Amino acid sequence: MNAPTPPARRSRRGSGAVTLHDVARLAGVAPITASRALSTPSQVSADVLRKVSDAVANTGYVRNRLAGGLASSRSRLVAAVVPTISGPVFQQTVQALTDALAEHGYQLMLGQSGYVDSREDALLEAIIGRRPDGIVLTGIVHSPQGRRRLLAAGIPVVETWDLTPTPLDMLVGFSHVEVGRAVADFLVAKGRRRLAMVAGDDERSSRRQQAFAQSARAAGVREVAVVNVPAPTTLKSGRAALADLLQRLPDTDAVFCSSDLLALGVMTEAQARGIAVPAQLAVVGFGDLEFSADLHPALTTVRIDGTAIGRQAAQFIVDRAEGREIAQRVVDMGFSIVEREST
Amino acid sequence: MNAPTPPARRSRRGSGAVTLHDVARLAGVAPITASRALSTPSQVSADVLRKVSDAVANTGYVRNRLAGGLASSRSRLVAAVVPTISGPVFQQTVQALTDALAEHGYQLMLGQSGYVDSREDALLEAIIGRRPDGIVLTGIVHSPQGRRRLLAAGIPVVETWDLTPTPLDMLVGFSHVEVGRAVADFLVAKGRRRLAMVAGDDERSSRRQQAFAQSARAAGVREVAVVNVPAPTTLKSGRAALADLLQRLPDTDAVFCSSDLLALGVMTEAQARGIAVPAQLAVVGFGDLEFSADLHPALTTVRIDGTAIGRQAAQFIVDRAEGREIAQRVVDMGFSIVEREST
DNA sequence: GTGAAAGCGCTAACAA
DNA sequence: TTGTTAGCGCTTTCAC
Repeated sequence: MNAPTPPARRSRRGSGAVTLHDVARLAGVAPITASRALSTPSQVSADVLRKVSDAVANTGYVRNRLAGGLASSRSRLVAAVVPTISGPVFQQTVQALTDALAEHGYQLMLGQSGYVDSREDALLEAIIGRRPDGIVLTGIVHSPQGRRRLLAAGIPVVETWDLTPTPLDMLVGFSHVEVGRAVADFLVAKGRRRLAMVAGDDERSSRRQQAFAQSARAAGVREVAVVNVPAPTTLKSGRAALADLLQRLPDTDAVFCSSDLLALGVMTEAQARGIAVPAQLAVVGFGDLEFSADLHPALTTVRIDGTAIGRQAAQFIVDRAEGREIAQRVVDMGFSIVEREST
Repeated sequence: MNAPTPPARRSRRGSGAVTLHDVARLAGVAPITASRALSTPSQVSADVLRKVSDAVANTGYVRNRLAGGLASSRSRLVAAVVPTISGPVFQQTVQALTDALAEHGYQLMLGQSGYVDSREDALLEAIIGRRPDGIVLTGIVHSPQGRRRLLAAGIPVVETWDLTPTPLDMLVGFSHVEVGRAVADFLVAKGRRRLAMVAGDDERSSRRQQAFAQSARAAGVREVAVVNVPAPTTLKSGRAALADLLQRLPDTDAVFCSSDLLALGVMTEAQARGIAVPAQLAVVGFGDLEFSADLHPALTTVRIDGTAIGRQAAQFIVDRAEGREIAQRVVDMGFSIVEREST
């Protein structure tokens, strides 16, 4: 009755969860065969497929994609970086990205950079450490270290919501300069002459603002008044901005706002002061939020198709991950001015 | 000059990136020592620390956390599931979660469930496959399969934005029934007697609505009119709902909306029709969005501290991951009615 | 404080 | 179509 043999060495590691080996044993096949039954069912006989499926069902097995990612160098993880998620602007893009990626079996990791670049390096380190199959950035990368780091990591990168002649890798966006110009031309064509702009102090707004002012000046309009507000922009800062503006230039007859939220603030303040929109003051927003069409008066705004941007970005990443060649690495999604009641 | 030895066997696997072994070799220490220098610097001599740091800097090494997670059974990944990201309600929670987790070295994975449960199973599979150290859910899990699956996975779960006597694991939320009651009492105390509710058709809104109606009835108010709108709620559906309501019950003097966006819609429609808020119609929202305080009139609403919910959820997960015991697994964050001009 | 050995759970590469 | 072998890059365990 003695048990002279050494006890079974049960080194306590691992999670104790069902593994592919368990499934394979139950199905009576080799682990790699079970793996193939799950990844590429077409490469496996119907009989094996059934046995493996049964084993999976009976054990409640869920593939460990950490292990799979390590072995195959494909994590099926995609990182997205936005300035902030609690701002309506990038929501559609993030939603479309999540959905489109999920369809292809990829999962989205979210990172918030804030509107300042201070944590950028830490964020990049955290992201690269997960070895994502792609990184989707809001805006373009400016810091040389950031660019170097991203390039060195060899991970496909999609810059979005902007346009540049020197993209890091792939790009889906539109021209902020064109937006500024188009809105200035639009307002001038509407007969407005005393233009103003309320802009968030982030870099992209600034470029819209400069182009707006420049284009207006070129059209012979008087100097454009500018009110800067901190990003992220809010309804509140829109109200304050209009109050400020009217104090300095009471005869202002049109305001271009760098977000629909700002525009709603401007319209709210106008309403509170009994200023008629659009009769006395035309208001143009940016972003075409879901509610902008239903405001009273309905808001004229610059429409960006955030959903299309997100979908295209996902397509870029997935194509790259599957090894397909990308013919056209830069997509200008453009924009449109949606004319409604506020002008 | 012949090279009779077999060529170095360079089996092409792996990403070719710098590994911890490279760093260790450069620093002249064993890999495990380099690992300790990075994970637990206090367990290592100052000399080793310096040599490893130099090697990291020189090589641009970034730790592979897929490998680390596999070896240690700690992925430092946390999954969050929201109905949709493009809706303002859960933004604060997601933002707080992302930030709080990042501080502890965890990364957030985002999943969208939609307002229907159809894809729930696929989503859970995708999530569990990443072996996250925690899962944060919006709402409570109802489907028996979902509960079983989550339990079987052995991953810490935090249910949020709701309260239930039977939480799956941990919970941070508040009582929707209490909200409904409190708002009914509030409006009755304000002298309103002809109450109505505009509610999204998701399950949580319904519970608020029922409690609202019941509590109003108990207070002797006439039957509460209810307009249901599809989730996610929008400004547009708020406008339509008020139009509908006024047609049926023109004498309605107070509306409780299941979101601030709906409330804005109701106020917008009222304004368009020349109905004075609050004189003729009191409006109460839900959520206290960032802009609600600055509307004209400022919106009375139910304030939920989404940031606190996110932070507490993150704390729960991190505590569990670090092996700390959780004394109190259920936190009722409560709510408050913020009284402003619209009532 | 430092290191050697042995995996974590999976899949690429090669062979049959 | 299926299997064998050998890692992916890291950390646990145990020993010094």
